[in-house]
Amino acid sequence: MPDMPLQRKSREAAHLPGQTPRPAAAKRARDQHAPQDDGADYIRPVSRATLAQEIVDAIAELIMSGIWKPGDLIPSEKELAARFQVGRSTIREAVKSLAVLGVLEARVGEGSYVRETNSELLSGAFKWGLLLSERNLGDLVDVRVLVEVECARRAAAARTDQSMARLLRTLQEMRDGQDNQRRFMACDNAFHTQIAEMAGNRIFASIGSTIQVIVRLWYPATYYVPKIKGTTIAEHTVIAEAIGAGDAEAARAAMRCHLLKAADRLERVMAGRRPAAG
Amino acid sequence: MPDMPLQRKSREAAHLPGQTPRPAAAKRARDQHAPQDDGADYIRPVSRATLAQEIVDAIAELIMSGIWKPGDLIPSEKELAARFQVGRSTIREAVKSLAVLGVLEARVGEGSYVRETNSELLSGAFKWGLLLSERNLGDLVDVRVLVEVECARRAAAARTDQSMARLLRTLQEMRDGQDNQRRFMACDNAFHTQIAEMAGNRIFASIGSTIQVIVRLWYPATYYVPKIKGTTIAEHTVIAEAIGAGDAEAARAAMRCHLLKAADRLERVMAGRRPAAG
DNA sequence: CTTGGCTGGTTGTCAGACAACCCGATAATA
DNA sequence: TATTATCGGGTTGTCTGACAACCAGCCAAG
Repeated sequence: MPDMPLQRKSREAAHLPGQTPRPAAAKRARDQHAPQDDGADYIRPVSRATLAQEIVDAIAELIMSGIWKPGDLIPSEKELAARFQVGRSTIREAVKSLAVLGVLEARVGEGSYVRETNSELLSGAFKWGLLLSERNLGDLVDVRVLVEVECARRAAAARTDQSMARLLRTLQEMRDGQDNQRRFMACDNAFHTQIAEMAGNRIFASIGSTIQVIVRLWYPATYYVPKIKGTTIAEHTVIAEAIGAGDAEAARAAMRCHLLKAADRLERVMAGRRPAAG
Repeated sequence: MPDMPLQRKSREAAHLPGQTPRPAAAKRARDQHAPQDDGADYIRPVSRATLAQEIVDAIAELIMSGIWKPGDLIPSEKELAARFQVGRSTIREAVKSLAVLGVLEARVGEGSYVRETNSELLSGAFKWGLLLSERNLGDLVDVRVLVEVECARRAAAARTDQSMARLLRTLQEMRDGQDNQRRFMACDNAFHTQIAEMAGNRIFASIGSTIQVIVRLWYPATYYVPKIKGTTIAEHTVIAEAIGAGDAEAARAAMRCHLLKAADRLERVMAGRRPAAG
């Protein structure tokens, strides 16, 4: 059998939003008394949950109810299989799913652990959603501006000497490490993440850091040319000073300015390499 | 063997944030030249990706690059196994993981499809992250206020006759359906969701609707007593009028007021049933 | 005190089997 | 002709058994 293009068929592209259609076993439309497109309750296709899905839910329930706490070693797959009265494959599918989500972590020869939920989970899941959505840089930037500007404002209000020292240390490391591309990028990330953390709301921090990762992921890292590095450092300095002074309004303005300019720079860089769109 | 409490052991609770510790094979701390807690590059435990994980990434890549489009029927597990040169179990684990995330949908006897990404995916993944994070209602409300207030502002600026009519229809349905608890709740949700959609940024809409779901999920639905229903409708009306008038500032203020009051009400209801905490 | 090997247990991966199910086509029926 | 029953091939759901890779803990040798 020759090489097939790793794809079977492709159904028509236009569907109702959010609904992958069943393959239309009923040939005729049968559109007598079709339900309102927005009606609250109409007959929808029944769906029996699969076993693995139920196991996933059961495990999630165990974690949410606090019976399994972060860091715990959960029972072995064999025992879970015996306890849930299903085969090990089923357990494995469930555990594996949760591992991909970042809820569990399986270690060969050791066992599976409940992962710390320190917002890394949230950003992990968030990242998946964002990764597979449409690539709309504009939307992403909007969200980033909204969230990070608010973070800056709060950080200025809630700053402590300790967190401030940490932020300045990161800024200094950024100045020192301009020759190492990766290190510079990491520092840039860290700067924003630390501000989000100073704001004291983990969800903000998750969203902010995730968006940062996504942007860098969609648009590869030829972004930092030397001149941009200098500008970035300068803008960061202004933000840090405003936060250090406890001036919420200034911090807000500085962050807003920085993010908008950064988005503009990114767009310009991307436009410059437009021909190689892929 | 008698009934064991479905739990093996429980390691110490306090860890470094975000790091599930390896089981400390090295007994002594070995803290000579311990790396800076923030040093950019120190030796970190290597981790070989597992096969299923690689398949997951490969499939995600196929979708992101547009080779598999939403609605497509992907090759059967058997063929994927042959093509990736791995066993069917491995493929199944990968597909199952993506199904839990909401990226794929497997249908018995039919095949597996790439699901429509209409932001439902984002909120699906986002929901998982939020569900398993700590239950911090305050953080959640903060995010909700930030996002939805901005949505209201944008909605007022970008409203159309069509979207406005739809919003008013939802509001009216809310007034009519006060005796049906579920229906009222659905309308409340729809009202906020529609405003988020009017703002024209799908990420906003996802975050907003997800947070709404989570709040309702954490704190079950004894929330709407008749009086609260009236208040809710009144506040919604104010918001809708501001948006209808295209007054961004008023819409913003009205939404902010509504959300804060709603959070307050929710907290009060929860406090009233404090004794039954669990 | 370190090193090395052994052992029991755990996850990773595979292959094969069968059940439940769907779809499309064909045959039987009214 | 139009409707219904039945069948066959293909697909996912689930189970079982097996083996490899790996790890923590223990114990003895150095």
